[in-house]
Amino acid sequence: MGFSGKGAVAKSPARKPRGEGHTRREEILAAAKALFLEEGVKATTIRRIAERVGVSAPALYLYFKDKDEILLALCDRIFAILLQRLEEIERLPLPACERLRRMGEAYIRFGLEHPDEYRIIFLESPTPEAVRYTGHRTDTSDLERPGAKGAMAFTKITQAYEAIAKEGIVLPYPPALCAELSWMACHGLVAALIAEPDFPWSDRETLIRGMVEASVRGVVPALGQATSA
Amino acid sequence: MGFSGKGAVAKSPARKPRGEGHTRREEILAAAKALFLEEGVKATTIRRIAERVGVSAPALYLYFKDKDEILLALCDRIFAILLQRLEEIERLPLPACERLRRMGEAYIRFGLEHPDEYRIIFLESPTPEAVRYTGHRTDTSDLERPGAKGAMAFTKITQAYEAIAKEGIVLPYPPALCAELSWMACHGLVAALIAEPDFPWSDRETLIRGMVEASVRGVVPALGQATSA
DNA sequence: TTCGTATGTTATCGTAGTTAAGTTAACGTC
DNA sequence: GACGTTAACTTAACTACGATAACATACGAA
Repeated sequence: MGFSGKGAVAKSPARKPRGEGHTRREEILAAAKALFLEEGVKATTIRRIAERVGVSAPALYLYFKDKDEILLALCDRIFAILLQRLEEIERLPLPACERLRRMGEAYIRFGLEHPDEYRIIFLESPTPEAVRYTGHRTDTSDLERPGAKGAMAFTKITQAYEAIAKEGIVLPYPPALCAELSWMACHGLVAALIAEPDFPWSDRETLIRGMVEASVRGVVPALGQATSA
Repeated sequence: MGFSGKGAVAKSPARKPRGEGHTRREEILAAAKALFLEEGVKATTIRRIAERVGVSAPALYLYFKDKDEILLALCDRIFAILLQRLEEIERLPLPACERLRRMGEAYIRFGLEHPDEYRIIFLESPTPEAVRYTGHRTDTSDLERPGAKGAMAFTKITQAYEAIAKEGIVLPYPPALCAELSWMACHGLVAALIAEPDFPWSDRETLIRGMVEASVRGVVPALGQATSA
C-alpha cells in the first residue's frame, strides 16, 4: 500500500478538505433520509447513518447536536414541500372557502405521502428545549425551531380563514379558532390513517373528500352546500 | 436473623407461594401504573418497574412477553373507563344526535385526562404482530389484542350514527364513514393538544365545544343549528 | 515553522430491552 | 420424610443504543 489511504473504497472521500464540512453534513442527511425511507425511523440510528456515510458514529456530532436534530432537519426539508404547495394554492384566484378546501386536501395528501416525517413533527413528544442551536452551522436556512415549518403550514390556514371573514362570510369564532378546528379535523384523519394503517377504514378517497368538506362546513355554518361541482 | 428470610422489608413478600403468580402480575401492573403517573412513560422502564415491585428485572418476563405488553395492559384498563362512560351515555334517553355530541365530548375529555395512555393506544406505531399471546396467562379478561378497547370505543360512535339514521335523519355517507369522520375530527383535537401542549392554542373549552359541534354538523348537514340550548 | 482549528477516530460510559442458565422454595407423592 | 417436579425467581451476560472524552491528523494562515 504505497499511497496515503485512498485505497479501494469509493463510497466517500476519507476526510473532507478544510472548508467542506457542510458537504459531510449533506451526506449525513442524505444517508439518514435513505435509511429513513428504506428501513423506517426505527432503524435510523446514529450508528447506521454513520456506517452508511462511511464515517464513525461520533463524527455526526460535529454537525448535529443530537439524533433528534438530524431527524428534525430531515423533516424540516420535507415540510418545506408542504409550505410550497400551500403557497401555490394561496396564490390561486379562488373564492376563499374553495381555497380553504384545496389547502385542506393538499395538507391531508401531504401527510399521507410522508407518514414518518408527519409522525415526527406532529405526533411525537415535543422536544424539551424550545430553541435549538447547532454548533457548526454554516447556513441558517433551515431548522430555526423544531417543527417551525409545521407551524407555518398551520398559519396558512389561519390566513385563509381571515380571507373568508374579509369576504363577508360570518364566522362563529375568531379566525384563529376556526383554523384550529379545521386543521385539527384534517390532522385527525392523517394521524389516524398513519397510526392505524391496518384498521378497516372506509375508502380513503371518500374519507379525504368527506373530511375536507366537513372541516369547512362544520366550522362555517353559513356554507350550506359545496361550492364546486 | 433467626428465621428464613422474612426480615425487615415490608414492600412485598420475597417470593410468591405456588399458585399465586398472578398476584405478582398485579403488583407489576400497579407499579408500572404508579411510575407511569408519577414520572411519565419515559421513566417507566423494565428495571424501574422491577425495582419498585422489589423483584429483579427479568422476573417481569415471567408474566409479560415484553415491555409493550405491560404498557398495553395498562392502557387497556384505562380505556375500559372510556368504554364505561360511553356505555352510560348510550343508555341515556336522548335524541341520537345529542347522544352523539355527548359521546364526542366524553371522548375528548377522556383523551385529555389520560394523555400518555391515549398516546400509546392511538398515536404510537402499530405493533408488528396483530395478535399477541401471553405465556402464563391465568385470566383471559383483558388484552386480547392491543388497542382492542380503543377500537370498541370507536364502534360505539358508529352505533350512534346508525341510531341517527334510524331516526330518519338523512346521512350523506354510510354510518360507518360518518363515524370515522366524526371520530377523526375529535381525535385530531386530542392528538394535537397532547402532542403540542405548549402551542398557543385557543381556549381549550371553546375548542372542545366547537369541535363537538363541528364534528356533528360537518358530517350531518341536515342539522342546521345546535339542538340543545 | 509553528500554531490553531476543522475534521475526524478510538475508547468508553450509562442505560435500555432481553435472554440463558442456574437457584430456591413450595407442593404432591410414595 | 426423602424425592422428584416445577413454579418462582436471581445473577450474569448480550446486544444495541445515544452520547462524551480524549486523542490524532491534516491543512491553511501567520
